[in-house]
Amino acid sequence: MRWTQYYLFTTREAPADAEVPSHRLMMRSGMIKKVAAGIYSYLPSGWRSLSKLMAIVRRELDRSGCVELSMPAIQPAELWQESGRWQRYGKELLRISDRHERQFCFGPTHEEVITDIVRRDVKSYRQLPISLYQIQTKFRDEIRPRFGLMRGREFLMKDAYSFHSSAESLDATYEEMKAAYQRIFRACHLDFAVVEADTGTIGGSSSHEFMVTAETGESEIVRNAADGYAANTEKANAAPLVAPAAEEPVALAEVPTPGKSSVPDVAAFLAVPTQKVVKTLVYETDKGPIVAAVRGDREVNEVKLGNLVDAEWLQLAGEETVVKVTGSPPGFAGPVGLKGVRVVADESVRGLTNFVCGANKGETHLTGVNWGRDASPTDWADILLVRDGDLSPLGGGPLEMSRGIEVGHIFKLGTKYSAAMGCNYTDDAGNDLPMIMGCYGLGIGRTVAAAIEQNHDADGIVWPMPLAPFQVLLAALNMEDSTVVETAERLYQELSGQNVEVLYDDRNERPGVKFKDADLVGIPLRLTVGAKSLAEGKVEMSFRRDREKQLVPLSDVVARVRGLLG
RNA sequence: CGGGGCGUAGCUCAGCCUGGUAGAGCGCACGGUUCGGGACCGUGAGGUCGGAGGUUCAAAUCCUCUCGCCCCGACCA
Repeated sequence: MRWTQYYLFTTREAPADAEVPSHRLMMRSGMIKKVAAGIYSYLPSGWRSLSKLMAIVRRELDRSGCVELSMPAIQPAELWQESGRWQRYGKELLRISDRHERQFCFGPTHEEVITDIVRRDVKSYRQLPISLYQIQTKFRDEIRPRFGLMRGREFLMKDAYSFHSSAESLDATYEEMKAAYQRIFRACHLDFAVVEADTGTIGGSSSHEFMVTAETGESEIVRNAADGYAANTEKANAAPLVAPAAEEPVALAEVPTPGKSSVPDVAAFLAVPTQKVVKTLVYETDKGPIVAAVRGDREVNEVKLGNLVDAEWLQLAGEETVVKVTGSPPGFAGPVGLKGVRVVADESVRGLTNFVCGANKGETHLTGVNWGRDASPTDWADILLVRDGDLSPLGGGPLEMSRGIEVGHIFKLGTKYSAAMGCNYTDDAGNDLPMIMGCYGLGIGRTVAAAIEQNHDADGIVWPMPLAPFQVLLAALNMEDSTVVETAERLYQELSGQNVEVLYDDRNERPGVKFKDADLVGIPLRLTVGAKSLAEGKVEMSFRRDREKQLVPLSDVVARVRGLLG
């Protein structure tokens, strides 16, 4: 491709609202253009990168026995009403009406449509399992789109769905998909982690996320290199905390603690370690108020708590609710004497003796509190938020926290959608049963953005070869020097003729401009044709990543390039 | 949805407080010099200052409404 005939315009400055490197660089290098909040056009070079990823995704999914199809972006409300998600999905679902006032939505995901298709065609266990996928534009009306393609409202996603007659079959496909995803991200030369994840609103029994590691990632993950444990912090467990040494129970006592409503204040005031204070929080949920107790030096994992009580939403209660539940203003709550409310205590407080907690009475705490004698929670559970340095539950030592960009998420759905929508098959005994399902998502644009987050420097993008819009940038340094131009033209023709993806910078620009643009656009291999090296019959070859330059005799250039590209 | 901020040339922004001829840099066009890391000089084009209403002799500037966008939070495959 000749640059002068291509559509590639770079800018020196990025828009003020572009904050993260991938967003800034995609804008500056002319890959994308914003149309509205969270909605982008993919310009030619951006589309080339996305297309390369899509080709890799297709290749690996096809290898795994997945079959491609394409479903509509616009979906009728009826299907969503059948699954129950028309009511539940909330404002993220973009709802639209046609001229007859019939309701539709722009699909944020396709469980309903695929389930509708399969229930019509598949009737027997003999036809199962089936895995289908598509790559398609989705729309989710995110509250706050940001970071360019990392969190758009309209975005490209590969979504796959599998249907099974047994849990074992789902397990096998799930593992196959997990392997396919690993092949995909490896093929993109990305550094990534597979982590256990919360199943969130999609539901189901098991779930893994694929995280491209990057400081700018929106998700926090914990890992232990020694034992291989890896999980999203929303889901992560730690080995049980070491409890302070048990003591002989002493008498329960009320002590006034005026103005001491935070755990550190109370601990300091009473001269006890924060580990011996039980932090007691009141939450409001759709299932009513819930009280959660956790060790004073730790935080509650609200996702775990929400899952435990099967809540659709959960938030820290306001003062009014706290007073209603505990009889005191916030800051003086405790598990002693609470009635008519579910109290979930974390395992971290189970071994405590003679601990301190709020007295459910203004400006007062209790000391010498002991489980069993003074208070008993409704549930003992793990609702602890892990933190840096906690020990891995698999025994490999301390957990390390890092950040990642969630580029893929796979779920075992079970029969949630098939049961709701009557997607049944007949088994070998003649029974009608709902199919067991899995679903598997992979963000196309987000993965390309993540690749840039992980591969850039101060001057621009440093594409991994598999996702680069072109493999080779051929820069002719002076378009008025006929020898330079003739040489560059000939190299361009020869390389193109051998199916090398070459972008030929034939613009009438000064060398400095071409070098800056080359660095910004980030094509992995650069050939520089200039009068100096040409006088020796050589062309400069350099790699974007390490900028290592070497002079190559003109006659060897094409062979060398082909050798490097494999 | 709560809090904060911004809409002025293609892009990045100044001007607004204190009303009085609409600005800079980059980019673009033309001419000249230059040509291995975003060159220099000269000339030029380009904006009903997001929109509507109001105050005023006079509004980019003050007021009201409205639309769009962004940031923090909550939320979130």
